[in-house]
Amino acid sequence: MSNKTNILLVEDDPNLGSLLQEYIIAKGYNCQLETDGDKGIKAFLKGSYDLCALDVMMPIKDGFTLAKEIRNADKHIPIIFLSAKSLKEDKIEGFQSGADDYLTKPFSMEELLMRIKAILRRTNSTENPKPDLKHFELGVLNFDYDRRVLKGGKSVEQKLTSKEADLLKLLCENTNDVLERSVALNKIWKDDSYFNARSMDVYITKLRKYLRADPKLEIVNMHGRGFKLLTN
Amino acid sequence: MSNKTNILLVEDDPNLGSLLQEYIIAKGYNCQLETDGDKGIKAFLKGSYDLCALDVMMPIKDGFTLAKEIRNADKHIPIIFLSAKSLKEDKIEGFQSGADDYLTKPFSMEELLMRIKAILRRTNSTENPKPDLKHFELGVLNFDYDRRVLKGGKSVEQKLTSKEADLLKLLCENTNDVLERSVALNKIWKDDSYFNARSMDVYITKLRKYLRADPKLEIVNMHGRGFKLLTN
DNA sequence: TATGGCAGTTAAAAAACGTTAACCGATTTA
DNA sequence: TAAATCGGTTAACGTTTTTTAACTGCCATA
Repeated sequence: MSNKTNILLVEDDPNLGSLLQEYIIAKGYNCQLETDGDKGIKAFLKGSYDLCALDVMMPIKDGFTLAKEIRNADKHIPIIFLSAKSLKEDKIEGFQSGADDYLTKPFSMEELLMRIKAILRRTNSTENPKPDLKHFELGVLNFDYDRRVLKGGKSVEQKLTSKEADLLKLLCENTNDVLERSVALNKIWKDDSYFNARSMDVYITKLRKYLRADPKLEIVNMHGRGFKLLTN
Repeated sequence: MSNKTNILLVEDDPNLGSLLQEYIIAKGYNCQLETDGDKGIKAFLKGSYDLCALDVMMPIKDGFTLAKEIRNADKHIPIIFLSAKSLKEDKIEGFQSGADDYLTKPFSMEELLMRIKAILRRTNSTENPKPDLKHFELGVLNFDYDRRVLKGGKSVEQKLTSKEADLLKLLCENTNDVLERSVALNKIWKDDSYFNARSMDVYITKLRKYLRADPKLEIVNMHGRGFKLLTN
């Protein structure tokens, strides 16, 4: 995958959708277009995005609901609503469901781009550098995702399998915060099912065993929700 | 000086200016109003602000110029333009001079407030870590929400389940004040229903048992309303 | 002071999780 | 090419957490 910024665009009007998508791509971003809320959340859970631009009025699932589901999976992802609804109440609902911006149609593509940039400026800025996505400090341990090793402390270097590494990476990215079960299952197993959930439990057990190298590290279960990796 | 968020408002129309100022103050912020660009930059340099809301068309010095001067003094301060100019070109110029948002007049004060909040949500979150909301002193007891343990007193460390911890946290956040039943149900159970209410009662019983470790602590029922955690 | 809804407690049922070990297919190795 | 290894899934069983049920008493108000 490239190192470009990834934008998820969910817009049910295919004309407007692909127009915007092309424009955004022309401006140097990656942009995936989905045409309804269900496809939108599925794409979000499987992919890895830096910003979401969501239409509000869509069949099946409206943009506000979609935004809540996205926020449930990722607390910090920037969200911009694109809406024909220009009523004060709608804007307020939009911001209350966690939006960073709310753009009323019709809008110019330049303005959308400016607003995207304004938000990314804050979230991707240099003073707020993204944590190294491949390398994590875990108490006395050091986790290298690409090499799939966990070393440090007194224990010998521990080699991880790819599933172990994937799961540990997700936990690390949500350190001290809940990693929802469904999010992990969708990202790693691509499918949220009973058996995969049991499989995930097996991996949690394995990770707990490795993390015993530092007694401060703990993976706690949030009943019915998921797991939280505590580091202090 | 208080610990409130400080907003600098520069608006040459005195009526609109003080209307906005009053509204912002009523919403719990500090808000200083300046009526032209020169006063604006002077105030900015003297004071310490968390966000600037600037009118664009002003005599003496326009908002874009003011914004550049402000940015010169502080690279990261959030800036919102308030402007009667709704042309695409003006908006673009606004964003290019480093704005975080551009609001065209007339706008509703609620919308301005929402947009201010959306920006502060991003800028205040990391550099301005909230006081420890995860750790509570309860008489002789000490409650660590993340680790879900209650320790202190003579009793051994008591491990809590996640529902127990969630409920105790809400009670702690409302110490000596009513925690409304419906509030707790909606926050923890996501749904205010008869059965969840009975479930909550069961948890209240469990928490009462734990809190017996300190006789000063008491969870009292407010008939028909909810519960109150008393600490003395 | 009766009555209906609200609350307190305990026990049992149901759902979710934890762990170990068996299993299975794909490589790798002897 | 048969055996060993590896990564991963499924099975089985025990435990923990949460919900539901049942029974009791309490409170506010008519």
